[in-house]
Amino acid sequence: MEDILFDFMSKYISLTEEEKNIILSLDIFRTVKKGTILLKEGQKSKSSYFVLKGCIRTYYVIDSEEKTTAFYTEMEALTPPCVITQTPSEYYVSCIEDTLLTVTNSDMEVEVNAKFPKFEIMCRKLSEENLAKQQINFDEFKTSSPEQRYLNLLQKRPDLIQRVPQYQLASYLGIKPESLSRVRARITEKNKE
Amino acid sequence: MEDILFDFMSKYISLTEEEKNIILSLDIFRTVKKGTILLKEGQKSKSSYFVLKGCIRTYYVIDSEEKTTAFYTEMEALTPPCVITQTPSEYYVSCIEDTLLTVTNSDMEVEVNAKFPKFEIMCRKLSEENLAKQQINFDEFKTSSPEQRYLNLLQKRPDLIQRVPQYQLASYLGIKPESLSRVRARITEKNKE
DNA sequence: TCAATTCGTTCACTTAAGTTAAGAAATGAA
DNA sequence: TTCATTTCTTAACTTAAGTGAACGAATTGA
Repeated sequence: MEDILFDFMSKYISLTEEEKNIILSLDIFRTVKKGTILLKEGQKSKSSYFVLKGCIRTYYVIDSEEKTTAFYTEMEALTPPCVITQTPSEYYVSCIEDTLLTVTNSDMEVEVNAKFPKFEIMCRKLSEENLAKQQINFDEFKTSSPEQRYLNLLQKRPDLIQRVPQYQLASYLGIKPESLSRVRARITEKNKE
Repeated sequence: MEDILFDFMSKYISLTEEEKNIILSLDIFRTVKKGTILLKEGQKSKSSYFVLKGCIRTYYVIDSEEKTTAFYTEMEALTPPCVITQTPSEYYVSCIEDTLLTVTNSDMEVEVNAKFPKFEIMCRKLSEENLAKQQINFDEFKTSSPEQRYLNLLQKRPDLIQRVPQYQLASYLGIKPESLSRVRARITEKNKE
């Protein structure tokens, strides 16, 4: 389990055994049951998450309706905006499967970053990389139709379509569940021809 | 002109005169004429931009149609994804006004970061902050209709609606120019009542 | 295990966006 | 200033998404 984390980190920096031990001593691994809410709307938080196994999602409640905007699965990291802006959270974070993740506190990060400049570098690289990915994703979203977005998802994250309820996928694609049903029907119809 | 940059940087780190001089010695300020293309599709690049005055936009050419996905104005920074991934650019970057900006090379950043850990910290904070903003933006986009997105833009970046051509705004809002015309007509119609 | 809830799909209808085309308005270059 | 080009708007028509409702399937939990 630690190995998953260290393998991931090794893409950005190299770590000595001593450094690994320091990380382990922070006690950051958590196993979380499906349905657990990690962060609620209105709540303040300093926690970032890194998913080792499982899946978490972020969602808003707007007019008492859930709007799912993102999923984080294996090897993906989430630092909610409220942690950066130090304001109450606008959204919820919950586990949609039994999930193994790390939970790190931003104070903790500040401390470790101060001790090991290497960590600062890793954090910078990670967030630069995530920003770049996020930009590409957003651009793809803007420039395509719901149907194209679904087909695109089918290509890039086919696992999500299996593991996530349709109504959550729908808002993730920016449409209503009924429309997603139609999109799917339309696509299988086309494939028959 | 340097002051604008240093004022901005002072939000993240404090700088000595000496450090400021090092930055100035890098010769990063550029004035660029309206219409200039800073980055082309297919091109490799290591340049990041920070807009001091003016406006730049990123756009894709899809089926020989321009799809504008972002605008960067005063005090906003852009590091194109291709700089991070070190692959050919998927999009164009061009100036839609005469623009004053800084152009920094990623090699340059690596060098300065190595010399001054402070810079590393600033870069990390900046990209964390931009990532958080980007996430919020994307979420708002996903959870609202074209009309709401336009009204939202009217609130948050009213300047854009003045300084940017409608057809560029349209794709920025994820719709066709004709639809944006209708959205605007609908809104002024509603306001009359 | 069974009842209750939640979820996914379908349908009919409404609303809004995409498409094609035409013309008006604005812009820019000679 | 004038002419050509680009941009914006309008209109008619098509296509797809939103809405409200119904119903069966799947899931859940008592």
